[in-house]
Amino acid sequence: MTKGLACQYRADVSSRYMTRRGATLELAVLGLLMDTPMHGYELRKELIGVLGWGRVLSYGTLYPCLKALVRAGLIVADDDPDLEVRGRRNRVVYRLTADGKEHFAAAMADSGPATWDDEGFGVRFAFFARTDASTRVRILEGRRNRLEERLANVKEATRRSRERADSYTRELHRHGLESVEREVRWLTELIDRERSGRDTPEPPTD
Amino acid sequence: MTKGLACQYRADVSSRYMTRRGATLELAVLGLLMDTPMHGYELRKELIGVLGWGRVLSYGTLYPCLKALVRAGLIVADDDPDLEVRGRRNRVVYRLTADGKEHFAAAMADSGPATWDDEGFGVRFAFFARTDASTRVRILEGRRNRLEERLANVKEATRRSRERADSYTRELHRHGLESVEREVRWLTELIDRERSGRDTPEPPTD
DNA sequence: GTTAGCATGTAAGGAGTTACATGATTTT
DNA sequence: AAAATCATGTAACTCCTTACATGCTAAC
Repeated sequence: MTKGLACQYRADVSSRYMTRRGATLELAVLGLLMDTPMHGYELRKELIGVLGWGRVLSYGTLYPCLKALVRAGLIVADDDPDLEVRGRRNRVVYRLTADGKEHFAAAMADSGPATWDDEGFGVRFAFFARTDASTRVRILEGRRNRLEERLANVKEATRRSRERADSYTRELHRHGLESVEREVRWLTELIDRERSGRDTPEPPTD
Repeated sequence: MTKGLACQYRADVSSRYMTRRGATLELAVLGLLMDTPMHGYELRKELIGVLGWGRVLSYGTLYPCLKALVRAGLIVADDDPDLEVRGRRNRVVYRLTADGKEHFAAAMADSGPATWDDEGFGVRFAFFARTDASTRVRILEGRRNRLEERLANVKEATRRSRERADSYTRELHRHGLESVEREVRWLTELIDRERSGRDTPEPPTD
């Protein structure tokens, strides 16, 4: 009998929120190409900025991803159209297709689990200007729910291990808790701002 | 000629700080077993607490890791010694060997790149009570240097894309910057505390 | 006596890094 | 000329998740 199998993994593995990671990179590539066609080397530099600043992104990941997107018909690879202007050769410039634009819009609008983890949220936030307000609110709320769940877990873990924990462990928990609480407050503020129509404040440009 | 190859990857890939991730899990297992022998299922629950709270850790990772540690002679697998007390069966209880203890101490003391990334730092911090003050300071400083480097990169990225960036991108950068700055302050405080001897109280070691 | 939880594993496959391989262009 | 940078890829390997397979025990 393999009837009760699923329940172990639902209750136990807490893998409810797992998602295909590669989709995040693809989304980021598509998002960057929405603005302007680029070649791989250029894309990589921009992506490192978009995908979070600690992250490494190697060509061994990027070029296969580009190839997959071409195969899927979401982007096309042109031979460098910039040839006359500069002496450059050997560059392949990628450009979004109509399908690619559609896919990007759909992937941004779909607010499933992929939009809740650190990286998925970060990329979507970076491209917020290319979606509508209702999608933005949905993504922000999904992220906040996720963090609040995490908060509950940490509190539970802290409570359970109260007596066993030394002062360093407690300090780590305290700091982690504070960071997450801070992000929740940030999200709440952003959601309120979106809801009230008042757009993100232009900070007094220094 | 393959002479100038290496320099591209040093300057370009920024993979300087990459490290074997598996080593972090192994260290965490060893650290937990320093306190008390445990079986796999129990270890996993504790590890999720130690390794960061959002993280999933599946048996497909844990059991092979345990096996590798046994093969390396760092831990030994005993048949459940708890058999008479409870009716339990089928449990394998893992226990540190002398080699394992040595390896743990060495891995904690070695303050290479592995100690700077989020996970490596988190695990080491969680086991701070099992090291000496000078190692603690070294790890804290390594982490702070890493974050300050990241800070410089973000600032540079922000500066470069000032005109291109919309208000959401700017807000993301602002928030990221603030988070990292906050952690740097936290680390500085901890370093000062360690240096001034005025310590987080060491629980009387048995 | 069935459901939920405890417990240990293996196999397949995905995502991404490292290292390798190659060559053009720019700077020193 | 040499060195650094720009540029594009492939192959091998690692880590890890997902899904599967198996069976015991506690609670309802």
